[in-house]
Amino acid sequence: MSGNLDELTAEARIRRAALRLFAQRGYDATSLRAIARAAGTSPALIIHHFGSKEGLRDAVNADVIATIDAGVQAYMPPDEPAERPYEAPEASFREVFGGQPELGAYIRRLFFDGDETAVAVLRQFMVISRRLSAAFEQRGWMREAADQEMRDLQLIILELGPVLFSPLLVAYFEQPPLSPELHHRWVASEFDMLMDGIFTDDAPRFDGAERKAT
Amino acid sequence: MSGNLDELTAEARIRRAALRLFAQRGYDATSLRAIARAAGTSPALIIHHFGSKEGLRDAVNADVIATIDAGVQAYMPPDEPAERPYEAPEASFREVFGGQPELGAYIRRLFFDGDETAVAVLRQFMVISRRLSAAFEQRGWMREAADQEMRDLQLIILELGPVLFSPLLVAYFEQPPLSPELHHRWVASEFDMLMDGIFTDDAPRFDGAERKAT
DNA sequence: TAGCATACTGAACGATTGTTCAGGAGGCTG
DNA sequence: CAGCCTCCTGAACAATCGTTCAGTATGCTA
Repeated sequence: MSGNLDELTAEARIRRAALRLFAQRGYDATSLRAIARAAGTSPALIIHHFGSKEGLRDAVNADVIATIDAGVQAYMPPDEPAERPYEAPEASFREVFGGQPELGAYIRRLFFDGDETAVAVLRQFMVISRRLSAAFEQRGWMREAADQEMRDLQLIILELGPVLFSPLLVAYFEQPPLSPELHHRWVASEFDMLMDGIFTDDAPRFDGAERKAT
Repeated sequence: MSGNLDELTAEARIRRAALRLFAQRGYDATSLRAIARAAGTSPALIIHHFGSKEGLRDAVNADVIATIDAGVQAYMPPDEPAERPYEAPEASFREVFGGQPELGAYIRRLFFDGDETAVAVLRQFMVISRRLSAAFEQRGWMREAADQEMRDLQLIILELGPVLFSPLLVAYFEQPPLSPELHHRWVASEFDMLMDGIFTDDAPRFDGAERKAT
């Protein structure tokens, strides 16, 4: 990748700078002047190319969806699942976020806002999660879920935890959650729960019966 | 509860309106004029009482911490755990959020921003989670975690999922995640995973051995 | 009564925001 | 050559922002 801003068209430079600044500071807190400065152009040019600040966001969102879609497509050649379960989801998300840490921060904000773009991205992750689970189920490694959609969703949230709560975890642990040590703790704990569950056989079971309304 | 704004001092009305508007729209997107309008006063009075907009946020944050702390204190009289595991965390969080839905939205933004107030609130939840787990372990219902802190953290994120990702889940399911049906699905899936795990005995295990560095 | 602190307001200030506009520079077409 | 389109800019506009300030009303204290 070139990476040098001078080698790109002004429109591409603007989209790149906007993605980075939106991810770092958020949409509202990022001014067109700051984006223009980072892209080496003027605010008026942004309006000229994208119509408005919202238009720029739409363009950036489209880029993000396209990028993730490429990662989803590129991930997992035909049908050759990983050797061990816990390596697979890590590899899949590394495939998507790989190379550009800004993308994780951007998706974090997307998931927080919860607009239609966020739903589109979530559906993409659901596809990955479902594909992974199906591969494991086929190998007889994973129990089928009574509620596949909900399980996939919760697994995504768990797996993306270090990304989605990055600032909170940085402040709590005084260490980036994606650092090797902390991320290892995260995954280890995750699979400690998901392997055998956290309850013993003596615990009362949740049989899905009707719960009393509040 | 009175709830009538006219019965409170102006300072209390401002704090209430600020909590609600900060939770709904976020700190940056909420103007002092909007808060003043909602509180039935003038922007200048807010400065007079709290010094600045940041001062107002600090006051609201202090209120939130105090409210949650009261909920933590009030929760679980001495040592009498719930009858079934899955009822306990629900009851605990209902105790904290109960009555004021704005508090959930506010904490959602706190966790997203990840400032020191968010860490303080997280520690409060960690106390609850630890107290719950300890009660279950004592009863022989729960396996001890190799990494208690991380497990508690992940259980909090899972349990608060419908609150922390409310807008995203509303958009995805076209239904509020705390609606009886959807929340039941959430809890059912959660405990389906946590009861027996999601993997079979044939799956390769995660033994905590050193993972190869990236 | 005078004096002082507190509660409170409307008007205004300076800064920043997204957007508009007139126009320049360069390349392509007739 | 003229005409036109695209890319691009600096200056300016109206709106909104947090904050300041002068000043009024009220109530307590001496």
